[in-house]
Amino acid sequence: MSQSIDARIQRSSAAIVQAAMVALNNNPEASLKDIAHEAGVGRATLYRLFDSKERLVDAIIGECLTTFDDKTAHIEHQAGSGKEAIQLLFSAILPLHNELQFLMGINELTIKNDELLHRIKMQKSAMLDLVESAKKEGSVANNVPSDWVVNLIDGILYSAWAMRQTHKYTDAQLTQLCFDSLFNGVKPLKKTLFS
Amino acid sequence: MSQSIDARIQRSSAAIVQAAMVALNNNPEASLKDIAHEAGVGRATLYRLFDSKERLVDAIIGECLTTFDDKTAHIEHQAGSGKEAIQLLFSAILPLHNELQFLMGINELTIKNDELLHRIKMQKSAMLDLVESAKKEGSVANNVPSDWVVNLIDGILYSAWAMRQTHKYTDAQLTQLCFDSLFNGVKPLKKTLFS
DNA sequence: AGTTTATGAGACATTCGTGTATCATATTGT
DNA sequence: ACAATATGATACACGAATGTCTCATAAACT
Repeated sequence: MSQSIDARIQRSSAAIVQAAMVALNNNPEASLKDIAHEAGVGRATLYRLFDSKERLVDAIIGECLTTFDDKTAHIEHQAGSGKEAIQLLFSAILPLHNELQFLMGINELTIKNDELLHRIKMQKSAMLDLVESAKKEGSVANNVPSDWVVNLIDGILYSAWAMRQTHKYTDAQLTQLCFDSLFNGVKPLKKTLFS
Repeated sequence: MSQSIDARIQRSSAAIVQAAMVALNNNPEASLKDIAHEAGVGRATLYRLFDSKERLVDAIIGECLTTFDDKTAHIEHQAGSGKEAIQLLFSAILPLHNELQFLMGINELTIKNDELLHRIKMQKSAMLDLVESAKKEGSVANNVPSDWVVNLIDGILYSAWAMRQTHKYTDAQLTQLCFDSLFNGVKPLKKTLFS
């Protein structure tokens, strides 16, 4: 490889990012001392690997985006339609509750890092494409703005994340609720002559 | 009245709570110094009226809940059905973006104040009643869990709040999108013989 | 008008998070 | 096995936020 990185750095970095994600979810004002302790790492090590708290947060966001990409990469090859792709999206993202919660809690306006902003833009763009392909299939009404649908998917994921915490439903059940709610809403399905 | 409160205290308290709500929305780590300055009030005054930051946050939450109650009080008398009540709810709550954003950002598990917890519980209970009355009318499918619908309404409001920031849609348009999305989802409406 | 009381400004002590530097030790790469 | 380097513990400096107190001034109550 281009330049092998010391195994200790890899382990420490990963542990810190993961611990920070959880700790900041539980308490957005968690100190770097707490995070280092939670990661099982000395405070000095955290400062060596991440210049500042802001850089650490950037690293967490990057990790979340990467995880999202990894877990959704298979969808475009596997899905037979835009609608099915959205269902696969729900089921792929729902289990990533830590990443989901962290990204939900971020105010996009506070992000300074250009690379991250670009990656976020790309992901939104991919979502928009997905919605518009579903529109072309006739799965999504033409009079519903695509950007609304993209935001709505976020909102529904927010609902599912909130429901998760009650432990009343499995991820599979929540996926189904998300999917049905997005496409059909909550009203009873009317029987038609041909369906 | 039982005991008249000095007009200066009323003004200062209201200004502080309002300024704190906005300031903490913009930056959850805003200092009490910033908040006092933003409220046009001395730092000492803030400490006199609110024992600690936690008490101030409690006061903000209480103010949000009161505003919600005030702005939704007319609904039960005005709405002819549970479905219509939910539509009125969307249109009443959407303009309260500061209060909405603040309550969305609160982790309920961090609230210690029993009175607030009780009021929140009451509001959720009222929402649940609303959903179940909509179910009885046939506006909401019986196989959709009511607690999911309650959370879904929250999630849809979250979507609308996010869309607000782009200034692309009016509150009235967003209300319509929320309402349609909740009941019908985003798929095209199928024509039936009788509708 | 006179009394009461809230206010703003400032000083002060204290605590806490941040960031840097050092050094002996343990782990890794070769 | 050996050299390189990441690590943890510790100490230190610095700034910021918190919380308390005092006092002259201004506003509100009666």
